[in-house]
Amino acid sequence: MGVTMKDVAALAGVGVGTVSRMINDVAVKASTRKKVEAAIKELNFEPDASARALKTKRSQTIALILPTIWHPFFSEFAYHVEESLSKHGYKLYLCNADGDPQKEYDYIQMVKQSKVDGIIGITYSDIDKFVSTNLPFVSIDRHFSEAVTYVTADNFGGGKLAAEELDKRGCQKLVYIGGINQYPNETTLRADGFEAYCKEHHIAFDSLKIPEPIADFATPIKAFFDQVKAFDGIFCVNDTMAIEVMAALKTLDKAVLRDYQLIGFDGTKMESSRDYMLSTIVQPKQEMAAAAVDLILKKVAGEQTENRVILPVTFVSAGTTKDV
Amino acid sequence: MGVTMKDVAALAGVGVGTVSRMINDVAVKASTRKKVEAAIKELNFEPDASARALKTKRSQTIALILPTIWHPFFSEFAYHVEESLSKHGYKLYLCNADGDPQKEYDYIQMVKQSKVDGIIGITYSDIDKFVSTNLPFVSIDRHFSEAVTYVTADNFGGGKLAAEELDKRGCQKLVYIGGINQYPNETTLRADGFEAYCKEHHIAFDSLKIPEPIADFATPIKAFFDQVKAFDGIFCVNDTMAIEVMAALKTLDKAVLRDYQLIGFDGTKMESSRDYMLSTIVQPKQEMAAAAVDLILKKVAGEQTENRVILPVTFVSAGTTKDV
DNA sequence: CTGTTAGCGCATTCAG
DNA sequence: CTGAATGCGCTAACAG
Repeated sequence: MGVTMKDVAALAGVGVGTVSRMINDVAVKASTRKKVEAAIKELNFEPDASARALKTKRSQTIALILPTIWHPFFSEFAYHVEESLSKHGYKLYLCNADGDPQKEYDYIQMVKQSKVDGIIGITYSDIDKFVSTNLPFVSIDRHFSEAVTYVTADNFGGGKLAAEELDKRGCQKLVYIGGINQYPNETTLRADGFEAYCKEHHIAFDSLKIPEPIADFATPIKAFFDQVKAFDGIFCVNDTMAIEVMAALKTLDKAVLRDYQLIGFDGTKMESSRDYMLSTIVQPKQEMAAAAVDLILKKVAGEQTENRVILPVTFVSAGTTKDV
Repeated sequence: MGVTMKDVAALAGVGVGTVSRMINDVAVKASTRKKVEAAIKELNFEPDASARALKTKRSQTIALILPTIWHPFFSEFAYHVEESLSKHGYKLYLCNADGDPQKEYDYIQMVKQSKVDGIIGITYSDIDKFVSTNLPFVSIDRHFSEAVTYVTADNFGGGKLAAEELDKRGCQKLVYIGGINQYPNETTLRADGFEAYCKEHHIAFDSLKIPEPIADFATPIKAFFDQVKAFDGIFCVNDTMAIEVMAALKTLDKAVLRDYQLIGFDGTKMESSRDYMLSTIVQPKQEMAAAAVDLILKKVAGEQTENRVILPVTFVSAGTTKDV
């Protein structure tokens, strides 16, 4: 603290420009490099990031905007984003938008204050109005328009896969349960894929789509199963919903595995070292994070990028589906 | 982007100093304030954070170092830290140290590059060697030395409370199960409090302390219950451990509530809107986060602070203890 | 109360 | 390849 390039230059007997060039890996003669390195070490010099940012207009920082980090899917995703960014020498600003468009907007303003070089966003509001084409932005799980690059898991394929796995395990009557949001949402593709498989293979199915936000899961779920009495396979839009469905069905004396099989979506784990909580379609969160980081850094560097990346999902059997 | 204070000053017909003073809420005459505000709006001016940081030596950023955000306790805590920081106009750098002292050290170096004003750390390695007294640092859940301020829940009181609640519910033979770490750890106070209550009230108890890191929970737990056959109340060092214990006991044909009551620690929820997963001693994470933010900002401002804050815990009955 | 000015620490010309 | 000089956008001290 307090020691600047000038001090280093003085001690090494060179100009400040030379020190700067060293720091930035620009060609420097070996002999002078030695001297400068020694001086840096002796003085314990640390380049000042603010000064550098002021000059270069780069802060080496990416903002991650998500609804809330307090959710296993997002926290796992954030973990991988930070990990990937860190490898590239970038830092991560964490932004909990809480579904509040104003908060999202506020964070986007930060980019203009040159605090961040780009934004990775998982957002369900109309953020695209604010992201101009010259602002590096990568959307996760949500397709805005051709101008906005996005990364997503193969939701449609995942829905199909869930139906197929249930079918393969002898289920005769399938059910889809999910929420439905006012904002267009890639997750509806999970239902589409599921239904497409059922139609294609002439499998009977029913769907329950609960309007979000959902305050009470139990009531609509029970009401639904009052209508649909016969069923032996359920696919839920995500793992959280699946757990709610299991709980609701238990009060109706229906036990998973004995009375029905169940597949969730996301592949949520409470912690990295623990198991999946149920059979589920796993999103490749680490790969999605890596892809998002890759894209955003390319954008920051001014390179052209593909405008969407769709990654494959996998099925993992973990306690709520039978062995095949 | 591109529009600076100079442009604003020119349009408003004032000096740059006046614009700066306005931005920083220093006394300005109402009439000139009007003009400047109009110019700011018209030009869509955003002050450049890097330039400001360069001058003031303040980045309005705090780093949160934790083992991994991919853990419900930490992600909930991080959520509240970000929320609290955001209210104070501060940004949050997220750092997953992964228990790697080198990574922790690297992040601490950032402070010297004047990228962050202070650090809030949940760390179980010997980070105190690096945090000099002039570096604003607040430790969570871990007491280093007199020089390091820390915030923690009342672990000892929580342990006592768990024993008391089990006692109150008629348990005769209690058991404590937790891990034990090579680094001294505030969590051992949970066991201490628990045991203190038992001794004080002449209640029989046994303890199992498994060396960390724990790869396999089931084996030591089963071995332990082979020895300790009679028990009707269990207190676990945290909720994760409690869930593992429940699973292990199920394979021994012991069912919670029927054969024993169980209390965890932390008050973990998977998401903010969901319920606790079991009866547990709840840490006041929001209050802890607020206290940590309060302390760190005081330190950044150069104010003196208390050197520790211990917050009370509460018991919540949620499915693994009987009604009293 | 306000305009002017001098740096903050660095990257980047431009000469040499 | 290197040293000197310029300015990034802003704040703070100074003089009015």
